[in-house]
Amino acid sequence: MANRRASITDLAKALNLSTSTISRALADHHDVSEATKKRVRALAEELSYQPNQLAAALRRGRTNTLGVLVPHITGHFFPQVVNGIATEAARLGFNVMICQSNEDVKQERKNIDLLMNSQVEGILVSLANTTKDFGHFEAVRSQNVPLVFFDRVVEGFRGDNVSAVMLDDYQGAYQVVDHLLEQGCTRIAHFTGPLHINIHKGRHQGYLDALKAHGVPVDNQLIIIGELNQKTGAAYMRKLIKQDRRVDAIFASNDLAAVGALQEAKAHGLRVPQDLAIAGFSNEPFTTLVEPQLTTVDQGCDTMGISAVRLLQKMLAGNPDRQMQPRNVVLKPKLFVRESTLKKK
Amino acid sequence: MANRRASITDLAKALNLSTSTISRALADHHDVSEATKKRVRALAEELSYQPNQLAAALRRGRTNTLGVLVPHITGHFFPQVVNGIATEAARLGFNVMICQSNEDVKQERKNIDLLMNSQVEGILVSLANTTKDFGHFEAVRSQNVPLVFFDRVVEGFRGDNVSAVMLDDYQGAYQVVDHLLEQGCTRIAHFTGPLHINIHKGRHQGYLDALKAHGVPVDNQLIIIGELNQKTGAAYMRKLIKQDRRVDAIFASNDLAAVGALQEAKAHGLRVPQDLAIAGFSNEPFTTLVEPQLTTVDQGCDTMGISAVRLLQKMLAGNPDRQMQPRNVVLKPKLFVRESTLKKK
DNA sequence: TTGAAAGCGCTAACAA
DNA sequence: TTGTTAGCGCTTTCAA
Repeated sequence: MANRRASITDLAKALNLSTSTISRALADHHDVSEATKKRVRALAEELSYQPNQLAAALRRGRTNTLGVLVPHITGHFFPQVVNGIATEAARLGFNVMICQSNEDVKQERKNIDLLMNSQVEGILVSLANTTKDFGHFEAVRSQNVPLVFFDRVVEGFRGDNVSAVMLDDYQGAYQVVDHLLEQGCTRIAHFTGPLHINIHKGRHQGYLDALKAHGVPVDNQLIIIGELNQKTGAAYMRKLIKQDRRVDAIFASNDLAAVGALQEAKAHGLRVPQDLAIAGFSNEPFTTLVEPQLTTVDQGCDTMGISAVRLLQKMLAGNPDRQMQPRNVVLKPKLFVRESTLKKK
Repeated sequence: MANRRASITDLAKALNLSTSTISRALADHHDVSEATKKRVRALAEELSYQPNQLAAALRRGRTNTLGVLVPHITGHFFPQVVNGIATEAARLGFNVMICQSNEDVKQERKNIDLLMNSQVEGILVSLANTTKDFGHFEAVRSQNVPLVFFDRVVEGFRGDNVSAVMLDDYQGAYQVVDHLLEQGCTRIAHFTGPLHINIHKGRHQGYLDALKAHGVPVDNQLIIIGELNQKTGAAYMRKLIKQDRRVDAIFASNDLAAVGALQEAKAHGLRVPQDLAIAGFSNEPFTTLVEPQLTTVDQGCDTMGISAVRLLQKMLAGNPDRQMQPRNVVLKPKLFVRESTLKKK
């Protein structure tokens, strides 16, 4: 028997009270007698009454829900950020609706629509890497739903009620290279992704500036631009060895490429870090599982999620109707020095 | 200016039509004239009208939403399963609401309530490992909301509209050990988690039975029960070496412990796989990053998610009001043989 | 092909 | 302290 859920009306009838009294009793409103509250609560318990949030939200005009849109919910980075978001949102009493775009603009558009239709009170989004056009965010902006971009942010799209949280990639890369230089390295190669992507641009600039600051000349032969994964990391390493570039350190803009390079270097008989120091970026869990453990940069994923929610919260709170100035938060990354770059002890 | 969202009523007024016509036009109902539809759609576009799903769902009594509750949304396994769920759900036209219990029963209870209050049409859940009492699922069952447990399933809790998807851990472990025996190993140690947990029990039984099937005696000295992570894996390995147990293979019930053992073995000068074969369980991404690459068992996370949704879908579909027999799906794991156990070539 | 009207379950202003 | 009433935005019979 498909038990229909009990409604406030059911409770009201059963107790010979009005729906409003029931509603107030359940909300623990101060002007309902304790006796009544007790009766109501008892019956609610008995019928295992579940308030219908849909109806409540519709009536109140508030859903208490935030929307989250990420490129994917797998891997290391995004789940971690989403965790931060979910945790902080829960702390502030918000529910969270999570969607993934699968790096596809069309999905992204669809999901934004879905979130808007679901009447979320704010949206946190990290862009698909194919997103060039931002029309789908117009509706969000025009309806004044606060929007926070995180990690993958839009350059061109700003406005009231639009903010961004990102990592200081430049700073992170600078720290890495600075550290390598201090270890005595001078021929430092850089494996980087395409430079039109903001994270790669930032990291590369950090690399360049750190070298410059130490008076070490930039050698373009040591800069390799391309996809960054285990395979390509190994391939780039192989190339450097074959060309006999005499590098004494590798800074790869992600950890997977760093590990690829590490394995290839070892296969060629190079000792890490004695002959070659290697550093990555992101502090993926596996960086402590490889040998030697990999020096890398932690991105503080949780912090990013938390900051994003707080930013949203501020826009929501300070905003009974007026806009807030767009605000950007830039998070400081943290260098984790491990064996793979420790030449000096 | 906080642009209020356009509603059907707004469209109706502007076009001098009734709300019902607008509603039908937007739903592309067949008995609305093309001309009218066009006008409606044009205006909807212009005002960037967003249907209010809350209101629609309330009215229809259907939310088209599934609830998902996992212990955590970080790590490798759960995000992967959730991905499977989200993808399949989207294919079937469902939205998905994702919650995490953080391995805490109280959170779990709260989230189940939340999902029920949100009027989800079905719930997919993987239990927190502290969950012993299942009272919070009573409401789900009594209101006939289909429930699918996956991976971490309940033994004692069954009923109409309750199903489960799990992995055949026994089978997976059996395959691993069978493979090790075929490689000529006979002194195979097993690192296992607490045996009251179903996955560990299953894997351990697979280990025992495979040995038995090959007529290899079980040596209890080679069975180590405890937490399974990198550190403990290394510790267990150290112990075996110190005690001079002369093992020629390790089967660890998870990959992290296997890697710990691997590193420790190498540190002691053992060659893997020549002197010692090592296998793990779960096919975590890092298993291909360590050296040698680790033999392990893939759990088909996506498949699990997909199966779970399909099961739910069946309960939903076949169920205008009558119950469905509980149904359990047991997925076959897949052995991935890699270098760490390849003694013969 | 369109419209009128009712109501999903809840909340909140206003009355009593 | 409790009840009456209206209405959130939508869908859906029923009638025109």
